[in-house]
Amino acid sequence: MSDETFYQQLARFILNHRKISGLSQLQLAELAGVGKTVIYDLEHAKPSVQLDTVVKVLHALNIKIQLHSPIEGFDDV
Amino acid sequence: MSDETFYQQLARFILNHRKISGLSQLQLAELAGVGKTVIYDLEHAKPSVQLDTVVKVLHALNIKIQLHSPIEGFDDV
DNA sequence: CTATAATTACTGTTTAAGCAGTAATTATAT
DNA sequence: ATATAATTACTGCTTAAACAGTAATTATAG
Repeated sequence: MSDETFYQQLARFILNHRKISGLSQLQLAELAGVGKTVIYDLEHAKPSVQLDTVVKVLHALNIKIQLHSPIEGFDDV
Repeated sequence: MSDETFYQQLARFILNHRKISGLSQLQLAELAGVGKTVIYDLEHAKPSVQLDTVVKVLHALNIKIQLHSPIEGFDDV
């Protein structure tokens, strides 16, 4: 059980997958079509990054986002 | 199978859960600690909303976000 | 070791997101 | 039906995020 924030989890996730993919921050930025500063910001757990930017970066790394409803059987609705 | 964007899915998700919770846009905004305009924007699939704002709103509705790695067994690392 | 290349970290400027205020719409009551 | 309340939709202003450029750091080579 961890007390790290979602942003810290996201930061680690992106950093790890970027490294595994053998990409530099700049390469990932270009691949995702965003500025390189944002990659740095994301990997440093900056909370105030725009959703579409995050989505682009995650898409470039082939990471999927999923929402989980508190209501039974609502996730796919 | 759906061709709706992630933003449209998110929009529906938030709208549905807000309605089920019996909250107005304003009430949800206050509960989440964000401006009411953002609730409107989110429910209209605006992509350029800040991540922390989305996270606050989802948290207020008790919706969980999960990341899925393309690499086996990497999700919890 | 020093030099060079590559990558990451930082900064100032421009642009657009978030907010409060207001208008429009919808619901509820009488 | 009209009036009132409640909710949603829209707008302009202020502030901060995204970007390009630059500095600092780290890696690689000779």
